Amino acid sequence: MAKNTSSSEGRIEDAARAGWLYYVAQNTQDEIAKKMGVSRQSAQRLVSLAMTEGLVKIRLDHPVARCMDLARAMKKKYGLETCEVTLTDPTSDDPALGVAQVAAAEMERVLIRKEPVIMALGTGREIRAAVDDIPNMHCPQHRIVSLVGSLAPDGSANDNDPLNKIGDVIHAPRHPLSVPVIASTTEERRVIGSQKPIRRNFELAQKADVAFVGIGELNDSPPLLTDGFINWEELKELQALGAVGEIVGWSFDAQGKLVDCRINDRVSSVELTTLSSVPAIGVAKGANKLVAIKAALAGKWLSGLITDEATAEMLLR
Amino acid sequence: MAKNTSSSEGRIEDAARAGWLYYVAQNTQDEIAKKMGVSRQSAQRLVSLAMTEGLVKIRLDHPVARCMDLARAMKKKYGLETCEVTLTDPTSDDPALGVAQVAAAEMERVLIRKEPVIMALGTGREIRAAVDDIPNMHCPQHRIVSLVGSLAPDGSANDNDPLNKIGDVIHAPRHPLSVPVIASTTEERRVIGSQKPIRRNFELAQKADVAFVGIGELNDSPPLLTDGFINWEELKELQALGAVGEIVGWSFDAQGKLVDCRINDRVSSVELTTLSSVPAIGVAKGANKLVAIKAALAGKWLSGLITDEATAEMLLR
DNA sequence: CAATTAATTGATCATTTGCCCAACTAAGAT
DNA sequence: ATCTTAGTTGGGCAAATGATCAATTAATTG
Repeated sequence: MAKNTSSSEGRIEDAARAGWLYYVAQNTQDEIAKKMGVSRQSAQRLVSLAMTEGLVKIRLDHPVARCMDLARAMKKKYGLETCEVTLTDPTSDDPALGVAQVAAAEMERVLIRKEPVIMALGTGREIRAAVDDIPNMHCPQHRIVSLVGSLAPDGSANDNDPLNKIGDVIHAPRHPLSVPVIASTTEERRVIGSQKPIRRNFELAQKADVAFVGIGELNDSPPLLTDGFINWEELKELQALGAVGEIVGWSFDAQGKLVDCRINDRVSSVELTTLSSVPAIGVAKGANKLVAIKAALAGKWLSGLITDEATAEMLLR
Repeated sequence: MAKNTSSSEGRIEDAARAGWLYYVAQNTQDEIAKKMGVSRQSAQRLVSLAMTEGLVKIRLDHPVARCMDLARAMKKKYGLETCEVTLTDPTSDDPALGVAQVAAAEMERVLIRKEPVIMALGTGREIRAAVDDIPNMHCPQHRIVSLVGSLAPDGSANDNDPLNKIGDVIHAPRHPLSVPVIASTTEERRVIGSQKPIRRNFELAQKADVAFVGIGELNDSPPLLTDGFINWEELKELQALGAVGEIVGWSFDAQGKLVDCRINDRVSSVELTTLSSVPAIGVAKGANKLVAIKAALAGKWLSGLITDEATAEMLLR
């Protein structure tokens, strides 16, 4: 057996080998250790590495009837084009668990197409986790466009941007939006919106074949606040105006109507109204996001929803 | 939590739930037991059931460089359209381990297409195992056609036929070939070939967009013999004539030339020569199949090959 | 070349998992 | 009603696994 003393490249390869032997060939870690000429512990580390590096993807292929029933009911009640409901782990507080895997499968289904498609991506931990779950593909024919600025308030690029990650794994050209999520003033927002490359990005987004967006809740510690895009006073102002949720930065009230305020005037993301022609799939679950999801549905901002059992039940009540 | 006291339907659903909690949500079996209100052992059984029922599919997503190198070399040396090389487990004697998963992924890639395709299937444990690994899909637009008879020598239908299985899981119309693999006489073979429905099946197979075939070796206990299609004398005759391998029942020699003999005159499968217009993907690995694979490649019967590391290395020597 | 630091290894142990077996339960047969 | 039988349950145990930690090795710097 070839030796791979070190080199981080070879390490991943060894992890792939070990992971394969473990998950596909059902070897025990002792056997893997023997075959690969390493200690039992090293074998275990390699297997574990294969998992944490996302080399092994596990999917569960069963239409759990309950979930399908819920999905059907959701489609009917909210007039959704598509709806997917995954199982709920009642003790986990991971906001993306389950929905991320389903969203990833859905994205894969889109990306596997031969004809070029434009896929738009919004914000949220769920979207990021979904992207992390997409296997390596080769689809240079597609274009991935961001619906939302990728710059932090201090002007630094967000290296956690799902756009970069997906571009890497599927080898497709990406179209980032290199502006802050929320401009510091209305005037800056206007200037941003008038720039040529930004305009072109917006136009591309409008032509997107599908968009995947997270749904943010506007409770007392929304990502918008913790990421420093708005301050405490602005959050309170939004809440006072009835805002309960946001999609790509645009805040709306319980009826789904965009709130008319200073903050929404500074949002530099693609406008939700111009996205009406794009099928947008919302990805969100959890009791704390319930009102936000409800509002997004009421506002007809979504044509599809990926959520979980418990959330679907609450939404149907 | 809803109770599913028994009913085999609900049991599978419970298995799916348990499998999801285990593999996706990373729960321990104790936690699953608590959440589902069963004992730890029952939870273990459900998880294990989810696995044996094929509800969970594990795939390893990493281009192990060595395999890719081998695949490239294979394509070059044998003029193959496509070649996929999977890892080798040197201690496993499962003839399908690894190649089945890769073949399944390849089939899935074909079946996921929107436009209707015709997929032809040959024989072999590898093909059967690959089909078992395909997830549930909904593709009524495609047609699956068998290249080879599905009747045992005693006239009974082979319920292990990959055609039926794949038809079930992907919900596509199937076109079985309800004849024995090898007719008892040349005359019977002629009669079979003249029947309308059989002729139509043959024509469909000729129009197939892709064919997946196993490669049989003609050592001293080939499937053809153990399944009772030929007897010991006939096997010896084939071997005397230089036959080293077979594809869908047609035996060929080391140069890949069909051997001219009484047995080949009775094979009722679709003729290999008429398949020349169809891209045929061979699925086979292992030292004992080496000469057969070499012969099949020499005879240019294949446009693609799915094999494993060790076999590829031997083929390249 | 020595010395400091970072990374990797293998021994050890607690937890988790797979499996066997005896006890129990439910359904059907006598 | 009793017996039989098939199937399910949970206890117990051995194997497998994941994690910690001290020891060793490799790498880097002065």
